[in-house]
Order: sequence, then structure tokens, then C-alpha cells
Amino acid sequence: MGQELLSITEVGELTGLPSSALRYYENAGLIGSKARVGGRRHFDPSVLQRLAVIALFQEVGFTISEISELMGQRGSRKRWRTLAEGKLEEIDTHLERVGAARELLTAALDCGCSGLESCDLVKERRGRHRKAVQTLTLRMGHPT
Amino acid sequence: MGQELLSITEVGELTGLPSSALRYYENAGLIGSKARVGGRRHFDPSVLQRLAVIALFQEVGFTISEISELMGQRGSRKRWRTLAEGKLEEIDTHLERVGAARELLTAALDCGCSGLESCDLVKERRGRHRKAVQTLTLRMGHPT
DNA sequence: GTGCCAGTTGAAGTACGCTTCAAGTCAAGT
DNA sequence: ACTTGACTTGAAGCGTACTTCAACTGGCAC
Repeated sequence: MGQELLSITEVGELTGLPSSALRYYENAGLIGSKARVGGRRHFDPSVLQRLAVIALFQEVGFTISEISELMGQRGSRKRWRTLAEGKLEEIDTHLERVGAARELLTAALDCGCSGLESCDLVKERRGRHRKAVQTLTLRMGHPT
Repeated sequence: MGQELLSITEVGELTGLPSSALRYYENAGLIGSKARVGGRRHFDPSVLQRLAVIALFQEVGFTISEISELMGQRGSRKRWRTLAEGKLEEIDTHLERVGAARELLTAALDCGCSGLESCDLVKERRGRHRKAVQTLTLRMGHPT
């Protein structure tokens, strides 16, 4: 065991991320910078897990700097907890809304109408999947 | 009944969207443009539902042009179905991944560690919530 | 020691989704 | 007639997340 370190290209190949993105992440403080050999980056394999988590949080809609706050080394235990709890709430709200979007889409597909606009929004006001849309409209009035 | 039309400011107030965004949406073909009075836009109230749906799809991660495709008037029944079905799959994948992010966060919060990086990624390799991270890493190799 | 190639840097460029700005218009109030 | 105020337009600007580019470097092959 010892220096099973990865070059930036290897990390790129293993994660699907272009090296430019990896350099960008390093600059943003998301992944580790140390361990240069002849000026070149050599990554610890653990960066793969870290990048997987980063990708996940990005998909949830967190910005790079939010992820940096959440995963960064510069943070007290308390700060991290507060942040994470906040994020958890955001995720739950997000999940609800994505669920609503899903319902809307499935309802529209089930009803066989010729498109969302002719189905849920303007034309169809009598029955069917009207409920879903109502819910959505209500929710817009109560922003996060 | 008749002209219960809304000004751009009214639509803005009702939806929480700035009028600049509404103009932008109109330009992008997402909402109706007609019905000008003295050069000014007058919106049918149905635009509120439409905007709610737009907001929803945006949150799911669809771009303006994707939403335009999905909700636009320029589309055959078949095209709309294909698109919607594709989107549905995307939503399901997304829901899975967001769920994974949620699990990761709750696991990390439960374990009481001082941050994600000291918990899931590098340091903690023996038990706990390692499973979640493994799953994530695997998924990275199989992009959408 | 000369190339070559993978990698490095900082700076500029890109796409998306708006926002901001300058300049103008329209209808109503005084 | 003149001001006010809500609205219009096109164009430029902005933040995020990268990508692309030009110029350079460090180690290995020959």
C-alpha cells in the first residue's frame, strides 16, 4: 500500500468529469489540492466518493458554494449541523414539488390529451387531473 | 364575464415573479403574448396555472426550452407523448438520486460526525452509513 | 538535448436564466 | 398642454458553472 494516487485524467475517466471541471472544483475548494508531483495533481482515490457526493448535491440544486459550505473543512460541528438540517428541509420541499410534477405528467399522459397546455391549464376545467394543478397553483403563493 | 384580464404587474404579484421574468418567458414562447391594449400586455388568468406548472418543471431541472417543447402549442400529440414519457423517466432517476442525497444527509446527521467530509468520504470506512456512499459512487459510472 | 505529451496557469469565452438600463409610449389626471 | 406613472423595447450586464485558449513546464523517449 502507499501511493495509489490518481492523475487528473484518471479521475476524469473514472467519474466522467472533464479535467477542467476538476480543476474548477479544486479552485472552489471542493476537492483536495495537495500532493503535486512535478507540478501535477495527484488525487487520493477518496476523491471519487467525494465527487459522487458533490454530483448528488448538485442534482438536488445546491450551488458549488453551498456544497463547499456543506462539505468543506472550514466549518464547526454546529455550523455543519445547522446547514445540513436546513438542506434537509429544502430537499423535502423539493421532493414534494418534484412529486407533484411527476403526478401532473402521469395524469396528463393517462388522460390522452394532446399536450399539457390543452389538458391541465386552460381548456380542461371539468374534472380529471385538475386537482394536481390546483395544488401547484396554491403552492406558488407560498414561496420558500 | 368577459375581460377579467391581468396586467403584467398583477401576474407578477400573484405569482411572485418579477415582470422582467414574465417578459422573458413570453419571448421564449412559454406564455401567451396576444391581447395588447395600448401596447400593454393583458394576460388571461389561465396564465397563472401555466406559470405554476412552468415553475414546477423548472424545479425538476428542465430548461426553459425543454419546458417550451413540453408545453408549447407547436407540437403533435405524438411528439408531446414521447417528450413527456422521456421526462417522466428523467424525473424518476432524479427522484432516486435526490432520495439518495437525502439519505446521505440524514445518515450523517444521525451519526453525529462533524461534517460530511469527515464522516462519509475519507475518514469513516468502517460501517455506519457507508452503504449510501457506495451506491452513489456506483451510479456515477452510469451517467444519464 | 530535442521532442513530445500530459499537465499547468490565468484569462477570456459560453450557455442559461434572468435583471438592469436607457429611451420611448400611452392613457389619465390636473 | 403637461406631467405622472405604468408599461414598452432592445441591448447590455450578471451569477453560476464550467470550457476553451494561449503560453508555458516537467519528465520520459530517443
